[in-house]
Amino acid sequence: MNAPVRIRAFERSLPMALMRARESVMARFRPILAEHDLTEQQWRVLRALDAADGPLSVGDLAAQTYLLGPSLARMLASMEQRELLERRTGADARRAEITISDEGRRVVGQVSPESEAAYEQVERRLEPGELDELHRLLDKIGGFE
Amino acid sequence: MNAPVRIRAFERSLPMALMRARESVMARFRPILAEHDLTEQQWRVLRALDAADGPLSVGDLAAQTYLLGPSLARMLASMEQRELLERRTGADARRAEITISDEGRRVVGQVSPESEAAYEQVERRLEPGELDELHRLLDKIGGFE
DNA sequence: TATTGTTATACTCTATAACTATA
DNA sequence: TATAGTTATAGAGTATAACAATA
Repeated sequence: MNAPVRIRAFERSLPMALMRARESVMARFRPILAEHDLTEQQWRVLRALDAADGPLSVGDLAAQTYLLGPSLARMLASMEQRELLERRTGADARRAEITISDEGRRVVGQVSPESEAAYEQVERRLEPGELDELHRLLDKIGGFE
Repeated sequence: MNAPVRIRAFERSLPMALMRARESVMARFRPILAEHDLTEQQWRVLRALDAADGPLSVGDLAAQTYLLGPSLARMLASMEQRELLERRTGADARRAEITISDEGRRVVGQVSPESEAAYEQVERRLEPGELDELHRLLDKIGGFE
């Protein structure tokens, strides 16, 4: 007789724990983004462009932001209309070269201090050193070891 | 002269790290759910019902699964049609009493072993004890200390 | 032929407000 | 009046396939 496969307790589910933690962070963060008419995903794109050294292709962006091509294509179109970013065609004409615009940088500059404050509130829940440890473990899970 | 507010590196963003980790877990998990025609959210509902001692109200479910009422109402209707769950009206006729059905339990029973295997692959990336530590830190962030 | 990106399409979830029924 | 839940509506992301342009 085998013991029945016992599903782990709901509370011990790693995806749920990750989601709860993320939800608790994002709950503080979303209102800030909403004030600037940005979705979470648009913010990811903006951050990635802002952090990049040079232009990124659509594919680069998709990989860095975990967005799918079609979603990204539409978002880029609307963000380009809002002049948050600029796109050029590179030497390889298939490849788009996307960079953040001055306006985009301005928005990042406005949102960043508010977002820092929100993050700090969350991080204050941890003892010194625990944040580093959390990042280390998350990176291990995420395959960035 | 103030130093400019320096946004933390993209890689050190806690929400991004949480998302990457979750994505890496879910990437293995979603195909399993897809085979059983379940969305991530429906699975959360099913898990919550399966783990519950008795019937849950729509509000209980919303809180446990981090879904909004309207999303949940529609999902419950379709899951009821698929006979994954049952609903009754309680003593307080405003309150629905939702329980998992035999069919729902059967689905949970099918998905669970596969999902356990997927989780274990992820958890193998961690040293012994690190998973507990990760859960502890995530709960602290999530406000479940 | 393979790669890069867009368009088409259908579905699902998010979010807010308005509404119904019950308490 | 307040609470529980549903319906309405608009918007946005997900996912797959088909397609165009370029290499």
